[in-house]
Amino acid sequence: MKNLVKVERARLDLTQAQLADTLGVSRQTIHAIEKNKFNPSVILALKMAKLFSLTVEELFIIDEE
Amino acid sequence: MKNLVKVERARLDLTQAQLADTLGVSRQTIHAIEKNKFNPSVILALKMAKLFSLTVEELFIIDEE
DNA sequence: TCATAATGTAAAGTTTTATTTACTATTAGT
DNA sequence: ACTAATAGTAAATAAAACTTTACATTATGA
Repeated sequence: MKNLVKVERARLDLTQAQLADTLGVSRQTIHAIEKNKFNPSVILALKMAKLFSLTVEELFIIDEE
Repeated sequence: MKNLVKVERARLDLTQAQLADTLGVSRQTIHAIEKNKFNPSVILALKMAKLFSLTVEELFIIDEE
């Protein structure tokens, strides 16, 4: 799975810390998601997608399987 | 948060066990999600939404905040 | 170049998702 | 009423998300 968090965050001109704050998670969580270290919860994914004005499907892309 | 898993599963006429199988998780996981015992991963949410021909946003609804 | 903000990384610890097993309750068919 | 399939529940465990702290690296700007 890949995601567009880093580019969307850049689009909004937010630092990892600012995004983390906005979403109520730690900066490390943002970093880990951007680096595909893990698979976030739906709630977090929904909040992120909403913030970026995208659907969850657009923001998080499952590659094959 | 609430979700439409139970009704969508009924629409496809699947048992919890069949759905679990299809998604590669345990029956208890399906049960827990239907009962809002927890907040699944995006990957699982994406797979479910795809199976039900819905978006993640349609299948999992965050109430308030 | 010096200072500072932002990002990368890593380890230890907590919390929550997910599995496994197992047993009970409910429903449907014969 | 009996049987079998399905669903509810619960507890113990494993695995993964997420937090906290801390420090190293890279970029930015005065």
